[in-house]
Amino acid sequence: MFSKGCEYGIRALTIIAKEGEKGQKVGIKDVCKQADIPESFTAKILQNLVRKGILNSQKGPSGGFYVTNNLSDITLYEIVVAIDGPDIFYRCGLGLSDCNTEQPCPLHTQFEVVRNELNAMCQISTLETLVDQLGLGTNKG
Amino acid sequence: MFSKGCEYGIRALTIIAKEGEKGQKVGIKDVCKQADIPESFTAKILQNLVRKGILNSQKGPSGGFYVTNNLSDITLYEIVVAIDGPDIFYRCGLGLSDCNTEQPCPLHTQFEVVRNELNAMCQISTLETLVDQLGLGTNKG
DNA sequence: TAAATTAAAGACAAATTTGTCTTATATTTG
DNA sequence: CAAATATAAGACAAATTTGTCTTTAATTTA
Repeated sequence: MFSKGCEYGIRALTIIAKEGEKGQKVGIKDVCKQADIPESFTAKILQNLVRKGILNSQKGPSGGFYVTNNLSDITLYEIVVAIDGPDIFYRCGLGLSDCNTEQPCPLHTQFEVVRNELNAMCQISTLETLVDQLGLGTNKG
Repeated sequence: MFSKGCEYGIRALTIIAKEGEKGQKVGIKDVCKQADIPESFTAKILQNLVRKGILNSQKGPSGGFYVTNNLSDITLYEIVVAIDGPDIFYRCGLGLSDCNTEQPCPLHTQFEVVRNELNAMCQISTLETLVDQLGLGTNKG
């Protein structure tokens, strides 16, 4: 569904946001250890998110990653788009480039339901809701 | 969502099923030309489906691919499982191997809705419904 | 200011997915 | 039976995704 990079990015962001609520910046090592995800690979993804303004970072001792935006303003939708691009929210289920209401593929109508549900999930989920749910289970996300 | 191979497989199967309703076997060339998909790659996918009993084939002149099973008995679910495996129907949205109700990831509940919708789509869609919908639009699927 | 720490950047590498090509095998038809 | 036709199988290759490693740059702290 999401790429590995996207999964890692979401999990890392959630942890950074959680630590941020305690007023702390988090180093890449700490993030990746908590999330049990690869360090170098995730670092590149986070750097990309910094460039896109979703995430902030500071170099040097006591530096790390942190979020300045309001957690409830950062939707899962924009995170996914930032990492994987928007295709997943628009793409035809059978991979046709010219699939639309006028020229629907054999799966068009049914797939639209799934895609809409995915879209809704990503629109209502924010870094805030993710952090909140992190508290419920024991899973590191 | 689905792999390329899975997309090709579904599109090829739909065309084979459609031609089958006219009582005709279809050669790999014909299938791939109609669907505008790569020939050699698709051939391997169809061979796999033949081995799994979803599809039938006959070598030699006037041979080709055809379906003997009842079209309404072949669900999209089993086609996807045959090609991509069952992971997509069970996998955690954030890629955690140990994500479940007791130990949910931060996206667990919301993602379950999406996955259930995907599951439903694949259970209610069959080769029959796909062929039917092929008639509606002009898109080759 | 020097040393330590941390992210940034980019080259490099492994793994997986996607795709091609060649040869073999089976079947039909004349 | 011979020739033509079509799938089967597997080696090979390209492209993409996933991941690592090294060097650089920035910042803090003592």
